[in-house]
Amino acid sequence: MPRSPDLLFRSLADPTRRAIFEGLCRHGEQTVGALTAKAGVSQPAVSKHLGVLRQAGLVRERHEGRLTHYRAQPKALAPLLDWTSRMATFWESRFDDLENLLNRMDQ
Amino acid sequence: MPRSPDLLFRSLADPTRRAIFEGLCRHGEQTVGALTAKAGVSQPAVSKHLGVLRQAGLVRERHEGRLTHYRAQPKALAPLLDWTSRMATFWESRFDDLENLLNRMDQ
DNA sequence: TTAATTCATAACCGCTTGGTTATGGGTTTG
DNA sequence: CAAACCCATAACCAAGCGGTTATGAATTAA
Repeated sequence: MPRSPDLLFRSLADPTRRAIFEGLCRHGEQTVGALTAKAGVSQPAVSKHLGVLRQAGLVRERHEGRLTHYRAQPKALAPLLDWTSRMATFWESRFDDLENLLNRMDQ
Repeated sequence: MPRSPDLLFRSLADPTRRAIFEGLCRHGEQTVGALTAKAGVSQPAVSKHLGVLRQAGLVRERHEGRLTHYRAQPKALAPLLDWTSRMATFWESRFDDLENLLNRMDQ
């Protein structure tokens, strides 16, 4: 089920959390330990960030023994794209003239 | 000058602020008073939200006597679209096989 | 079994933040 | 000029949040 953009915006508003998600998108599945090594904050802080990202649907976990692997779920970004393009659409639809639109965009 | 997505995410993380911006995108230029009437919070609160949105480049103001009109600047959403699509790109580029990609997206 | 490792949770803390009321500058109206 | 109006800023406050250390459950290694 698609989630509203609220959780997504709130989750991605924090730089540390965004960096963790970005690392998972760039380099694929990683353990909490690996993520902690790059995060610059303590392991419990990373775990809490992962909890927030998981609640927003942005990451998924996979347990393997005492290791926990996390991977990005970039499909969860879809509502964000939807909302953003919808804002642009609302704005654009208020003009009939395309040139007028482009002129205003360069203002 | 393009801004980093950080200010954008932080600015749009608040529901009230996002509603104000959405109202400006939907219905065009509006005064602070008109925005306050729909916001459900006090006028100073709206002014502060507009200040945050302005600092993020998401809105612009136009003074006309004692009225202040605000309008959306949806072009400022571009870094947000860039970041989001970049995340998807990073993630996709880690697979050679397109079918494999699609399968994983449906997981 | 004992010790070490990995991670999540609990408890706590300081800062940020979103809200309020109070106030004042600038502008229009009477 | 005086009064009303529009908005921004200041000052303050409660709540949320991101960080920490401490601890424990679960798993692996010795």
